[in-house]
Amino acid sequence: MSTDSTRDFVHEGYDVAYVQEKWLPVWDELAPFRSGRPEDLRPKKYVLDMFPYPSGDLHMGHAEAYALGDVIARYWVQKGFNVMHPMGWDAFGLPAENAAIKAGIDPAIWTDENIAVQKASMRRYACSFDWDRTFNTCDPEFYRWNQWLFIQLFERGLAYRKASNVNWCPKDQTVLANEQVIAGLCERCDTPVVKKKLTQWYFKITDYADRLLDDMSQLEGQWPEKVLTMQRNWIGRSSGANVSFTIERRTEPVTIYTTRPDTLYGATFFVVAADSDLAAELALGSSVEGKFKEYLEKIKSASDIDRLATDRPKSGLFLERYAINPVNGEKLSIWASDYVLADYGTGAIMAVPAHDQRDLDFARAMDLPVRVVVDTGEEDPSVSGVATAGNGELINSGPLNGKAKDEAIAFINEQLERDGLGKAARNYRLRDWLISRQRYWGTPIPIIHCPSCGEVAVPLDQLPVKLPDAAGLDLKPKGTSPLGGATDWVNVDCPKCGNPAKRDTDTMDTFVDSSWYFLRFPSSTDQTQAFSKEAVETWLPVDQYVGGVTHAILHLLYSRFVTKVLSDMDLLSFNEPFSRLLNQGMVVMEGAAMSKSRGNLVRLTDELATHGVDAIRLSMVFSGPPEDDIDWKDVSPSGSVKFLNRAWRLSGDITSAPGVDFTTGDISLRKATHRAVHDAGFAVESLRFNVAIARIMELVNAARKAVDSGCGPTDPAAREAVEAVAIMLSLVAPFTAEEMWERLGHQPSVALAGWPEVDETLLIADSVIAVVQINGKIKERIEVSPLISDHDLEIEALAHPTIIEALVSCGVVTRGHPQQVIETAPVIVAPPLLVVDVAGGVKVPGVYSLPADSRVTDAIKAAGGIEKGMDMSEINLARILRDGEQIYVDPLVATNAPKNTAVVRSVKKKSGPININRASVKELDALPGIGPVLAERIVKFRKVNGPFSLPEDLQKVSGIGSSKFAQFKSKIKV
RNA sequence: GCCCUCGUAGCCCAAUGGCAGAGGCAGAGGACUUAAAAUCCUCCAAGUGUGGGUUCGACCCCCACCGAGGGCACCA
Repeated sequence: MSTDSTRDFVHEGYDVAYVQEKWLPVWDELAPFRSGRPEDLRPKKYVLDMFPYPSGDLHMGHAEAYALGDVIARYWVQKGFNVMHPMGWDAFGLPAENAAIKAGIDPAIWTDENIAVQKASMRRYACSFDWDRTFNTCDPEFYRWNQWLFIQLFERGLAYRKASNVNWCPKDQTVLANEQVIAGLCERCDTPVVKKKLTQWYFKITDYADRLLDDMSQLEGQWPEKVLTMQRNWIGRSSGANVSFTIERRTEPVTIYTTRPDTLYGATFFVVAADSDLAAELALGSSVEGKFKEYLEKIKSASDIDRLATDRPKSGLFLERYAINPVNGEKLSIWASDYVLADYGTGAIMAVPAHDQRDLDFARAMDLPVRVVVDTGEEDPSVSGVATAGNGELINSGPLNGKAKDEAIAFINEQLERDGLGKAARNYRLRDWLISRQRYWGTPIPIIHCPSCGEVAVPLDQLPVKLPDAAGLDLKPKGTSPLGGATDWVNVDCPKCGNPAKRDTDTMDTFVDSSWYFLRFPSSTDQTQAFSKEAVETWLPVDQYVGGVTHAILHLLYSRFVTKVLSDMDLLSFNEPFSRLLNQGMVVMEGAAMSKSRGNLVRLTDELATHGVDAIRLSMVFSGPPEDDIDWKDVSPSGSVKFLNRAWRLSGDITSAPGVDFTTGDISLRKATHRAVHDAGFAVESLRFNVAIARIMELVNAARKAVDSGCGPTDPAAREAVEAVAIMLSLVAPFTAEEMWERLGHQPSVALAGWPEVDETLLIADSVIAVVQINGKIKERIEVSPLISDHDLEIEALAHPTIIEALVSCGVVTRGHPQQVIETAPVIVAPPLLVVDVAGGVKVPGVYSLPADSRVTDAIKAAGGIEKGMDMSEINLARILRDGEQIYVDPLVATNAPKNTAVVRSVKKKSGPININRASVKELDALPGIGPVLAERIVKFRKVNGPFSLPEDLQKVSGIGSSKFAQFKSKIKV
């Protein structure tokens, strides 16, 4: 076939270009990744890659993300799961519209063309997507359900319109959500964002703030900690109190929010946000009104970027009005300033300069008094210029004097509530989600504005409200929606009263589309509903979500919100959409993000043409932990090519027939194979794909050696090894793997071959190196069977003169015969006796020791079973302990402990003998022959009858045998 | 300023508190070759950022510092 490219690829290997062409049609035919239909009995897995925006062809970032998602999806298919791994397009958005304006192409056509390009590239990249379920969000069949979702929220009061100061991007000529403003700049085009007072549509995500925060405990350990932290920061819950202050010459009091109600006596002035209605009202008609307007103009012209400079000097204006401190009746001067935000809390604060840095800065700038009310022992803030926020004793605070911070907060909250002056309150940084946009290429908001009925939802049977044709519309950004220009489209009759009315001309933020798209895949062709509840019950929640950390807040928070709303509507039975999240890193070049302007852009198509699909996929997966950035300068695709060739050559060397009985094969190669399959599988499940690849490479090396100079190519074990390589390799290098599978005499597709069954008896090594440590220092290494008994191992160890010598030098008396040392050793009081490692693990006298490959359940059994009432649901009883893994079984650990640590954890050994008059139940329990029950009885006895006078008393009280007692007599004292 | 994560051979990275090295890249030598490429074999290298602590034993746990990266940043 491709003779031209042969020169580039064939180095005693296979023709990559040819093989890539060869298998695609075969796979199209077999469709190995079509997910099961309702009657499928296999357990399900829903693996989802974040769907892309269709601008241009795929790039290196896509290549990494899809390679990673593919490993997971293909692995679960091999493991016999019914895997749904769908793909679609997030197809609405500004780039299409901007391209339309620039080149005059209909956004729909531009989008469709890009989707076609990307889809073809995904096929060539051998992504294991189930194409039967695909959709894109600009299809009316999708966005009608987007409109349906909007109406559901609207009818529940969760979608509403309000006028407020919003973020406005002057370049894109549209509003932005808070989440789309990064450091004062438009997320998309880096233009400084300005504030504009507009009436916009919002989703009431703040109603769900507590649940969005609290439900994160379900995600702990399953989502990157980083993302959870970012979401917590973003929601920004704080607790404090609302306190109402009387304002002179005003009938209504003003409520302020504070996190430090304990410092109420330290308030020395009062500040209102300069851009709030309250400030304008207070200034109205006063002598400072002129100055106030001037000040307001000045701060409005300051951009958000200026505002973000935290070291900016404080500015403000005295309004010549006063507030009355409710706790002591003091008159506080009222100031207007831009350091108080109008839309957080109530837009007004009490200022406590001694204990709040911002207030202190303002007080120093305006020469206002500072009163310390919490004595932290630090320097006086009015002198040091540093506010003290720490704990201390309350002073100058009337009834609060002498109390500690927490105590004072509780006390004052109670008092305020009793006197009707305030009460404990919570606040959030999170704002409602602004979802309307003044652009064309998005989902029309399905609302009709009627002069007499107000906002009326479009009846569900009239959905979708389709976008008017772009032709003939002026799409250029001009601050109002282009849809307003479609006169025929805008003017409709009110669905309620039938009188002339107008459609809402805004479109929805595209994050609305992606906030529920994962619910659509299970029933993507359903024309009667957004999603089939039954199908969603089958597939959701998503078992593994893969995508960039750039969506840590926006998309993931919105998706969680919408899921909770739908769950409240009883349309879903779960309240978190994504059980497990993997954030892949970025592909960078020499430490910097790739970009055309930087001149460090690596083009995916070039890389694929040079090295082939498999080598690029392998390089992406092998380069390091998936969440780390990949620096392409550190990546060696040609190294991947070499490895793939090595693996491929093996498949041609095997001379046995398919179906041969592996159990008769060479035992040492079989052990290597089963160890590799076991470890690689474990690594994939732990998302440590780079480690999984390393295990496959090891097996390739072992197989090569075995074929060349070991058991030879005819041995069944050689076939077993190479077949295992092909199957494992199919997760990352599908073309190579398929080619190998064929050369091994099998029918396609290797993707469906099934993950090799691990024979656990083959996981036990022939022999292990036991490391003998004395006082923690390695003294000797001896090769022994992993099945050796403790006793025999001790004898082996003591046969070495170096060991005897080391024991003598640390105070162990030898009496000529090694065996006698064993008997005397436990009596030595010097804590480290003889610590013998087995196969990298440890055996310590007094700790349960189990044979190699025991499971957690065996450990619990050895320790006498499980206490009543223990919650075992979080404990993986089937987990195999590593050879000689040192474990400590603690049946007294309470429920709710983190996974796998409730009963099994590393030994923390106490040094020296235990004082039985002070020992806890746990410490006594650890002694041989004393279980938890007995330990408890001993402690109770001690409480009733006073301390033991001799160690021997313990034996009498507990009634244990003297031989048992002798075992730990040396480890206790009084 | 606050919070989080990470510092292991020249490089990318492994290592349940128990032999510091699994794998790869780069490098050196050898076999094959007229030669080169490719292939195969062998070898090379750090004592885990620094200083303390806990432990019989620390890359791993704790504290401080240094360095890198990320998040938040007038949210009262």
